[in-house]
Amino acid sequence: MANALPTPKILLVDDDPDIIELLAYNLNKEGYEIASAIDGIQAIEVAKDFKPDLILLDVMMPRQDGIETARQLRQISDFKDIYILFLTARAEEYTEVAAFDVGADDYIVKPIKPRALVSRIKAILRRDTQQVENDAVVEIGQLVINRTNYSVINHGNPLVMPKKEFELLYFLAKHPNKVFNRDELLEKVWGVDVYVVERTVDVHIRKLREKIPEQYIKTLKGVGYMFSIEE
Amino acid sequence: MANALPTPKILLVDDDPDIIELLAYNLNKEGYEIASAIDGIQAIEVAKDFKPDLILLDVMMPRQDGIETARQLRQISDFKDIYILFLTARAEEYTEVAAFDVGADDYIVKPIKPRALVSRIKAILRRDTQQVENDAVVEIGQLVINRTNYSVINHGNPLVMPKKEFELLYFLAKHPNKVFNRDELLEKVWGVDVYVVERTVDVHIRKLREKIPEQYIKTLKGVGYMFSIEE
DNA sequence: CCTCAATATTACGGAATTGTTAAATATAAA
DNA sequence: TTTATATTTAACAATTCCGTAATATTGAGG
Repeated sequence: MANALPTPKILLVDDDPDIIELLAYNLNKEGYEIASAIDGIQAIEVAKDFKPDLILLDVMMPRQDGIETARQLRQISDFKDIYILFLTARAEEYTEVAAFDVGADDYIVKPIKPRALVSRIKAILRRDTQQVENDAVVEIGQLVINRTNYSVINHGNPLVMPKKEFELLYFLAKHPNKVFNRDELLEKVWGVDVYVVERTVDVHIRKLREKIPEQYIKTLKGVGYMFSIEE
Repeated sequence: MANALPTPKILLVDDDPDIIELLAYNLNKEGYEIASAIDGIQAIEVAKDFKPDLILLDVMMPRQDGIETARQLRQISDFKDIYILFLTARAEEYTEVAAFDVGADDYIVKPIKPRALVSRIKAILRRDTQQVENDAVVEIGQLVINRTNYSVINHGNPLVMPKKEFELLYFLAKHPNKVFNRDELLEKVWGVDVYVVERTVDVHIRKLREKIPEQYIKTLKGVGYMFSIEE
């Protein structure tokens, strides 16, 4: 691993200059040495030179996304064991699985709360890698939902569904017997910086219901939607 | 509104009445309780009284700017950890730096897009209330009342009940052997700003009694209703 | 065992929520 | 680009649920 003793060095990678500035200011104040890049390609160049101890990597970027960037970094011997934190707009980012595949140490969900972020980075630089559980495959009832290849199999026969639909189903199925209102679903599935009308959820629920057995998705009027299954 | 928890309170601070009105309208529509102030001095006075959960603070204001106001707020113990969002026309660096220095949680640039703003505020406030999910399940007598999926299980067999009914039962069962008069129930279950006739409670009690064993809900004539159980 | 105020019960109308469809945008593929 | 597909919005239909009021019943104090 890269040496982290004197002043730890952190590389920030995000295409939004406001985010960079926010993070740079707060981390710098904590005594870290900071460098930044606005996309994945640039990030790798800068990293070779700067040799950071930790990289904060936005998942969604132009030119080259965070996942691919991480993968490439991991192949460079200097960064084999570097700490990588992903920055994502939502907890259930579709890339989550891929992120852990390429060895993410943690992920930070937007909107960023500077104070929380700083304490998390401190914690990571202090302790050794921690484990985060994650299932790429959810088997529930007669459904097999596999996020590594975006497939859903119902009683043996495969279903095709578009991304949003899949992610909504995946999220619900991953938290069975728990109600979520539309706001929560929008935040968890769509992301915090996506601003769509609440009722959009209804339409996707409708489409799911066309494809999977009706018993699964329940409406709790005035409360929200739920993936329901008996134990 | 979506949730049944206490309505979050938001304090709007801006010297432009049009902005206040725009924000107040949109946030009020979401069910938030709103107060406003036209400058920093007034904001602090109002805040002490109103005790908001979140403050939207314009940076540029007469008399006292947003940064200074935030700094002062942070020194009052009640507002040590309050959410502060700054509102500004295009940010200049020193402003941003200063803002994060006093613990800004987010930064919103004018012109304001109401829907985006509302969505961001929701996300921030939800993070807060999500924690209090510990006692989501009440087991009492032969009933299991689960607020994560609005389910009630009586001696092994599940009951379905609409939202209001469920919430009334949940509240009563959470405070067993304690009498509540109709006013109290209306306030606790329906909410403070809801105006309905007292007898509405009777009807919901009736519906509950159709579904759960009669021993549980007792009427104390002239006093109120109670969820009764022997220790 | 009356009285009558408090509660129980019932049913209906309207308000609020969700379902459904189709047209308008946005995004991806060819 | 054009074409196809996915996503979002908007409008309207369907449904459920809630609140009210009208009537019946209960029970505590006399």
